[in-house]
Amino acid sequence: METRSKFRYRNLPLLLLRAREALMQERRPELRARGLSDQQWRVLRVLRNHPQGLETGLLAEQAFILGPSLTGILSRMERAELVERERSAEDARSVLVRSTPRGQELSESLSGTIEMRYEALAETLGPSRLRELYALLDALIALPEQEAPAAAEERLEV
Amino acid sequence: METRSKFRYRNLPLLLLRAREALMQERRPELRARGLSDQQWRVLRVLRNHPQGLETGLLAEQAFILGPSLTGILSRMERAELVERERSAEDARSVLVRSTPRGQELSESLSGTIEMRYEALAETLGPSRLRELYALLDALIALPEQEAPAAAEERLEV
DNA sequence: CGCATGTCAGGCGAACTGATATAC
DNA sequence: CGTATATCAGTTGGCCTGACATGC
Repeated sequence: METRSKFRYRNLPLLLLRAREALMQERRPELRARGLSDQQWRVLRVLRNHPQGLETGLLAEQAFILGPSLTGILSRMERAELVERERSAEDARSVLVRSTPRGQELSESLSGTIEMRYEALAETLGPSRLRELYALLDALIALPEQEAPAAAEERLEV
Repeated sequence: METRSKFRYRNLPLLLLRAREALMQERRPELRARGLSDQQWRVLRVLRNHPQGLETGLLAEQAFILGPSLTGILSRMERAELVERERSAEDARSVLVRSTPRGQELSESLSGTIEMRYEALAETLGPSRLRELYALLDALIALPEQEAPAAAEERLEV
């Protein structure tokens, strides 16, 4: 007789991981063909919304990468001439990160097909279900802040 | 004049990653307190549904871990006496993985609080929205199979 | 013989913790 | 002075590709 109880709920973190991998599986070949890692692409994509440059701290926050990890990633991207770093004029503690023309070309050339995949997805799921997906993910992301109100910060636009 | 176009869609892989991290953030302390990595917990959780043992290949599939990675993970888990490996009697090529009593105790002690978090989540979102979330994630996971019907396999129960 | 299964070998980008320099 | 920002130093687990031993 088997006494071990099974889970009543399907493994949600695993499903989120697999869903992410399913999406990345489509675009990863295009990234790798351009020598980009997942994280590097995340950085480029964030920088796309900040042509004037972005502080390292904010970049880390929006790309969801820890500070020390980002330092290494930016070093490699700098070596590949995808981004450039410059000490801020106002606050010499912070560093502004900007994507180079080469970095811009790369992200430009990638965004086309990626945008197309979103269109296809919106068509497959239906626009309202895609919106629902976004809303549900937002709700999950908001969970920890509910439990630890002290850490509640201004919402990020990602 | 700024000519760079912004994305019309929010970064879905990033949101999936952040949603996963939001969930893991809650349970990771409990895992680490027991010396478990994320992947090790994924293995234990899968094995929980297979008390009689599971072949390495199937385990890799269900835990969503590549073969060579799983080999290393299982080695460490074996050293920690969380699982044991045994060559299959029917097919000497394959290896059966089983969780030890110690591994079972660990997963048993963890499943309680985790189950509670699912209950809380179901309450927060509402049961129907949680179901919708599962359905949407399944749809995303099914995407690559639609595009490459040759790789279509039997659906996994995860 | 070809095919399947699992492991080994090895390199690597990144996660993560803790300490440190610098500027506010 | 204390705080904030970014980087450094160093360890580690895991990803991943390619080769390999073994059994079907």
